[in-house]
Amino acid sequence: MFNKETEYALRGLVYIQLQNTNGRRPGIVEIAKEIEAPQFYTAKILQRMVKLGLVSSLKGKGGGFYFEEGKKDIPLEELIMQTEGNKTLTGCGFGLKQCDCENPCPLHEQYAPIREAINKLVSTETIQSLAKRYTLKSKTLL
Amino acid sequence: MFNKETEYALRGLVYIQLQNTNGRRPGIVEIAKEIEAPQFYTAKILQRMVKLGLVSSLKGKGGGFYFEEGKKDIPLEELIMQTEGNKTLTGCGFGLKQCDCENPCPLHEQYAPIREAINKLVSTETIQSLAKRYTLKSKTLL
DNA sequence: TTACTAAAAGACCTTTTTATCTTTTAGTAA
DNA sequence: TTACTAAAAGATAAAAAGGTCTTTTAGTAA
Repeated sequence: MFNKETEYALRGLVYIQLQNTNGRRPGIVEIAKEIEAPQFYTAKILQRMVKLGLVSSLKGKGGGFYFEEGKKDIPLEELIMQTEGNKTLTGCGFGLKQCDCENPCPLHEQYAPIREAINKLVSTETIQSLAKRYTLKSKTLL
Repeated sequence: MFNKETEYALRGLVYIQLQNTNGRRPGIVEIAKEIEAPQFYTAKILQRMVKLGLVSSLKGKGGGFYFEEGKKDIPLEELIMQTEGNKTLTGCGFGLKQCDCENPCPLHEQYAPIREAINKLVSTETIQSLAKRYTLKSKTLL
């Protein structure tokens, strides 16, 4: 469904949130290892997330990635928009050429409820809600 | 949602069905032009579809692509399975590492109804049902 | 202020996807 | 049986996605 960048970002951010809850600021080496993603690629992606303001980081000894105190929860939608643009979430899921309400492809109406459900899911669920669900199920890894 | 190969195959096959209804066997040049897809790439894809038995073709003068008389309608699922494998339709839509019923990602349950709706859609809708919907709406192009 | 640590930046490489073009083969119609 | 037409086949290439590595910069702790 999503590309690798989105996947690694999602898993990475959830891991960061999880560690923050334990009072830790994980570094990139640890994060990549734990979410089983390529280290340098994940680094590149998380650095982009920092620039975008989705997460913060601290250099130097004791540094690492973290979410600012009091920062609002991040809906998955926000992340996905940054990594994939709105193509994935809006527009016709069947990509039958240009397809919108005015010039619908033959699946436009049939797909509408699905598109809506997806949009609801990604706007309701957040990095934090996913992290919480992990904690509840006490999984060690993503 | 789907990759280019699936998209071109889908549009190409629907176009073929549409023309067959009019008693015509369109050639690759015409098909590519009408569905606004790259000609040689579309050719390659449709040739693969022929090999897979999803559609038939005839060489030589008066040749082109066509669906065998009495051939069963082709569910979108069948096409998608050939172009993308089962990854797109089964498994967790969020691709949070390995995710199945036994080791679910934190979105597995939330995504389940969506996955089901998608599967129902692609097994219900067929190349032919899409073509028919075009005819009803009397669209010239896909 | 020094040594160390960890992110930031960016060059570079690999693989996959998407696309193009040429040649060959097969079939049809006249 | 010849001329023509259209798909089949496959080599090649451009673009995008995915991934690696090295160097630089900034910050921390001692």
